[in-house]
Amino acid sequence: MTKLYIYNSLGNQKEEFIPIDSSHVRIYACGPTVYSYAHIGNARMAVVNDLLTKIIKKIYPKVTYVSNITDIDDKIIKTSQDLNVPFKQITRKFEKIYNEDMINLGVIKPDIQPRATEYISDMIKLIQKLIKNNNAYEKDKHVLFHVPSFQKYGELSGRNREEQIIGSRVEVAPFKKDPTDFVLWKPSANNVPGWDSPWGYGRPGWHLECSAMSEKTLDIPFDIHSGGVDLIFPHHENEIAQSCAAHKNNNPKSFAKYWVHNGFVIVDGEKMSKSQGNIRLVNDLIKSYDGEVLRLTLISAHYRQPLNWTISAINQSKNILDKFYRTLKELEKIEIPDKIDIPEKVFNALCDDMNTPQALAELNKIIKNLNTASKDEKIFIKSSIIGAGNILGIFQKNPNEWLNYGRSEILDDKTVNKLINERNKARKNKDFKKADEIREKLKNKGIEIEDKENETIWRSI
RNA sequence: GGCUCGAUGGCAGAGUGGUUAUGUAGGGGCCUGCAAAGCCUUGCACAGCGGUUCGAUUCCGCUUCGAGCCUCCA
Repeated sequence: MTKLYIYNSLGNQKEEFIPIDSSHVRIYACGPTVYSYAHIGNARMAVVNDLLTKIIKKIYPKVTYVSNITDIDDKIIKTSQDLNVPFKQITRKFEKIYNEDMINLGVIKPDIQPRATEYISDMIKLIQKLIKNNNAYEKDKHVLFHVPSFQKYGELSGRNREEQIIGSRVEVAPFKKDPTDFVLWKPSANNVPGWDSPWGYGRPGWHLECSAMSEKTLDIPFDIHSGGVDLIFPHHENEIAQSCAAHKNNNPKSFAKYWVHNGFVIVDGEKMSKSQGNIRLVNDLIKSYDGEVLRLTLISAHYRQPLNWTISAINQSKNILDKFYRTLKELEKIEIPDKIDIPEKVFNALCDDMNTPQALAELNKIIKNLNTASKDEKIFIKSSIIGAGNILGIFQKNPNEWLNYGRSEILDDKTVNKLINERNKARKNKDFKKADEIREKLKNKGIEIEDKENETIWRSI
């Protein structure tokens, strides 16, 4: 069996992936808070986890991938108040858009996509356990997690409580016993979404939903917990504290064994933020670029590295895809088996902490000797592209459609073919001036022609 | 101030204690009537300074610079 290595943020090193139960691998990825359109950073997380899940599914017979929808949170409430519409209207709308956008990026929908609002009772039960275990306390209608009560707090992010307090820039709420305590439950005003609880009408604090949903859907401990790097602290640290403390277990691995964090997307070298006005929304990008172009751009750097989102990076991805699709076009008549597998070297690269650039490099090496390849080698090349593409989420289209062969929005086929015939007659008669004129004319209509041995093919550019 | 992670050729981006990926852009060539596409070829990259070593871009330390977190964030 292929060994999979992944970098575990819990311990900061690359480790061999050994499932808790090899007959059922369980993965949880922190999903989006649905109050607006998904940006390219959300997409990176979704693509990375989609790929990770696909790799693991190649190795293990049963995998459950859970990624939640956070559909209650203060940003959602604010958006709902600003727009004066019920919060559910917002969350359902953006949840739908998120899923559609991700499909465009070749992301398979998670096996389970739990909504936070549907797990409120589990959250309440979790809080009750924490209170019972003396890890949480009620104060002024809030329930807070008492951080000093959890010995291993800070193990994931590598920070200690004292330093954090010293460096803290946040004002400490008066009802906190300790400055690092965080909210499990908070009161809601009557005009704000909330649920009845033993502590009054209110809503859960951030962090709690993931603890409740991951345990409920996957049971703990599960194998992999993932998300963006920025979630390491405080979100994941707090999840660990809640989930472990509720079960009176001090070991962070009693919650999740491997922690996988993807790097940030930066835009033209700058942090993507509202104030910079440089947020790149998938929903907008998809209008200008094919989903495969965006997906390839997202996997063109290693998932833990920062990814600089630039026009030239996108264009380069487009060029690379064009090249592979041209290769597939060359191999159009080569029949490949129905059941194809990913080439070994490509898969090995992916199993080495999801080294996608290496995987792409290996694939490039495979297609290199195309024109000296025997028929069997051509079958291998084509299978390799398709097989690798299936797992990477690219090369899923028909090459003719991708490259716009025989399609034009400006001229109809008949006109194009008539002009090409005229040109070929002119070429036969060595009337190259006329032939070039016709080629130029077609080019002005966005049509590029390619003279093959026995035929002339054309495409829109 | 504390905690992470980085610094590789024009650009993108892996990797390695000695043979120096891959892509893309550029130079040269082949093919073509000319193109397009493709192919071949080329490029003295590993931030700086010390240390370990027979040998370091790769290991260690320091410096400089960059990104992120410590506040909502994927």
